[in-house]
Amino acid sequence: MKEVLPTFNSAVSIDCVLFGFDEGELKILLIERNEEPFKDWWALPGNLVKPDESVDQSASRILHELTGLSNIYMEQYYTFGEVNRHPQGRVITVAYYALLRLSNEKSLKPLTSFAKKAQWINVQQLPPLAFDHLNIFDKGLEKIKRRIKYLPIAFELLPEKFTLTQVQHVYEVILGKKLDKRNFRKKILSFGVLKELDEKQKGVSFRAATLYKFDRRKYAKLYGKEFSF
Amino acid sequence: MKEVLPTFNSAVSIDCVLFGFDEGELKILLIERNEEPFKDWWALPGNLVKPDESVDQSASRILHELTGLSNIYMEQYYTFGEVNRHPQGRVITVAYYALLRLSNEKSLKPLTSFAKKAQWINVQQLPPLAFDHLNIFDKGLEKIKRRIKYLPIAFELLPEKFTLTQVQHVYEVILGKKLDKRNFRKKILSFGVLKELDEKQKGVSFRAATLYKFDRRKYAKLYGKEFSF
DNA sequence: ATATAGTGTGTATTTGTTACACTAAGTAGT
DNA sequence: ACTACTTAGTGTAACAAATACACACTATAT
Repeated sequence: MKEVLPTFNSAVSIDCVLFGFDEGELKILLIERNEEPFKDWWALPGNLVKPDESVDQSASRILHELTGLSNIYMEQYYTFGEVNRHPQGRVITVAYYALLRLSNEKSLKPLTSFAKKAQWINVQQLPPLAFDHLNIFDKGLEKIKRRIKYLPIAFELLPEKFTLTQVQHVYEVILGKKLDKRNFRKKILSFGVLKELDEKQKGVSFRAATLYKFDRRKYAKLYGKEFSF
Repeated sequence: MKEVLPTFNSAVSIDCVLFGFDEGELKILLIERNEEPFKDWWALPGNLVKPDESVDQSASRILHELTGLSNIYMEQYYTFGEVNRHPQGRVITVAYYALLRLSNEKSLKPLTSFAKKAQWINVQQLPPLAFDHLNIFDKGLEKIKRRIKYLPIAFELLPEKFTLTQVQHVYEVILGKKLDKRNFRKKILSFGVLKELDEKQKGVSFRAATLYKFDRRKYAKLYGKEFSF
């Protein structure tokens, strides 16, 4: 094993794939690294786990440092433990995906304490990534593809009030395929967890769509932990 | 943080939930611990990850030490990283489930290098477990419940040649519910990945059932990575 | 007034899911 | 040889869900 940085031995880190949905595109937040190794490369936001925090707490902290927000929806999905994944020593990393509503104001102002800058980048156009981060991202996308079929995670990416077309776009971009409008609406409404509001979309130059919101209460009552899209 | 065992700081371990299917029962292999903490308690087999092995390799090694076998089907499913899950220091553990064919000869002869003894125990009748191992087990069972619906893992628990009734029993015991015989057969055969053999069950005191085997080749060709039970 | 762009809706067809019960075949005992 | 026993093996009807598909409506901008 590498002796370069003995303090790295058996270190545990967290990496986060923070997804956002904006203008019909699925994006992730990447940072530009400030330090070797992979200085100036794009990377997933991440950090070492501190002795006094659980891995979940560590992920929360990293997301908080990045965005200034608490209570971001996140879930652990895989641990990457190849011996040589970090060039300076042994670092096992626990990966989380996280989902964020990108309202237009706050979308591009992450704090940048541990990187030169951070930027939302379309998942279709990712630059080369540091370490094994491309692999980590791929597996994360795979996970949300699966989980959007039984967990109501689409609504974590949307504003509180949304149109059915927006929901459909989230499903389409995550699943990577077009869906039929009528069938989609029938299905998503059939779950009985969307509440139609007495309110219409604003600021569009065409017929305004009805707004809905996700009813967590009904969801919990009807499905407990999961539905089946 | 605990200073009792400073070498424990940020250690990473592996724990394995090794499932076996025997006489219609789903069992896991537990060890009786030889050392403090939790001396004499039952626990999941596990060990620290060594500096020169990946987490996957570490899990393989542990399974090999336990059973003498290589190439056991296994998959990582979650990492448990609460600060106080280990009383003597910080140990983050990566959990794997593994699936084993229990043929009658080899079933109860695991090597016991890091435990007093090891024993197959019905998952319905688990004793109290050391650490947070009950939690780790629960989450593992949940995972295979989900994954048996889209991965051909049932066949990992069965001998190479098996009857359809045996397959059904595996599904029933993992999903925790009875299934209709005719509907089950229709469905499992409709996948087109079972090969009917010119051979019957032996040694039974009633009409012998036809034997089948799982055709990995066809499976890969038809489904690539997954089907949908 | 009209062009434009997205909203919102119904039905027929196909496919999959569920519920359900009897006969066939082999073994063991007499 | 017969009988009793135990599991294997099979079909269909009713219902539910998934799919494929097209047009009129409405708000806005010009």
